[in-house]
Amino acid sequence: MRDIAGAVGITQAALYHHYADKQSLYLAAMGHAFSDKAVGITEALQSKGTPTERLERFISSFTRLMASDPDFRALLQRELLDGDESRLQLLAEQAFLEPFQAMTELARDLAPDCDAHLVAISMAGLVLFHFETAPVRQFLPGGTKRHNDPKVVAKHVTQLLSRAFGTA
Amino acid sequence: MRDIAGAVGITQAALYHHYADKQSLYLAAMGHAFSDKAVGITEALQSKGTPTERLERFISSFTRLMASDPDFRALLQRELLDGDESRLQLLAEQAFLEPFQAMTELARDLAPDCDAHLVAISMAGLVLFHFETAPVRQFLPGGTKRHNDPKVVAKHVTQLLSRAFGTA
DNA sequence: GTCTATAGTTTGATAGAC
DNA sequence: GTCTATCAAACTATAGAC
Repeated sequence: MRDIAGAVGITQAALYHHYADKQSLYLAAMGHAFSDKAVGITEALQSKGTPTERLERFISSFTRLMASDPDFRALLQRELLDGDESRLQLLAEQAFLEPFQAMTELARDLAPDCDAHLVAISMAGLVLFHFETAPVRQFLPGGTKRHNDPKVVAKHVTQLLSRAFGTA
Repeated sequence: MRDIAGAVGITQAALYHHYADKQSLYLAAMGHAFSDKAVGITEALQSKGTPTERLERFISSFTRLMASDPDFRALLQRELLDGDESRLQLLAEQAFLEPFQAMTELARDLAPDCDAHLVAISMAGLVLFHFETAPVRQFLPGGTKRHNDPKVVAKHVTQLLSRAFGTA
């Protein structure tokens, strides 16, 4: 609370005029961080084209988002790790639902014989895990700066999923 | 420190007789948590059989480990999120190196035309992300308890990777 | 709406007796 | 090797003046 107050140029006590307690401030900040982040993703998923084309646009869009905002990605993963039931429900309903629904629809078009829920999660996980492991991959064989390039990650993930499901 | 002391039945002061400070205790506990966890994984990867068979054994082994020890999985993901450079290097060298090397070798056999580092990371990410998202997936469409069953996850991931790379 | 001042807790770590 | 007692710092939150 002291750090935040200092960052916005007021004292800690003044912060309590705007938010009832630390939890309220955190929830408001989290809500702000997640607002509008999903729009670009959902648009890519609902764009016109073959399933493979939509997949490519989605992976590209999601990869760019994760690469461009490391703090947001860390916040997302921290919530998955530490968020209590009520906070995760809020997040699921207000932030994830729309893009995830579009992802399952793409999954159904892409792999009608597979469980769409599992495929949708797999698509997201393939992208996210590359960034999640970035700090440790530099110490593992084959890990280069190249592998943190969103274009390289997107190309790899798209190729993997196309091979698995694509008609191409 | 008070909680840990209480859990082992001594006072907080006595804890400082065994560990210099909180960080030392944490590192020792982490080292203990990670020791031997990789053995089963590496064995599965180095077993005899076709690449597809080794893939199936690896995914099965890794999925079972993640499902059987949620605290270990959370510790792993917390280190990826918060671990400083030196701690991640220690982890990479002492815990991840051996299984990861075996994973890249499998990746080379499985997909000679792909970047083995990226493929190895993808194999791990596909498994881990399903568990990482478990608490939020119950609020997303299509999410059922079935999707937290390690057998179901392993089958899905194996099938996805086999389709992408397998000769089958 | 912001300030100073402070209450009330919790935390990591130490001193010194046994 | 464990204890009691305590310190110093950091924390969330509140009281009350302006």
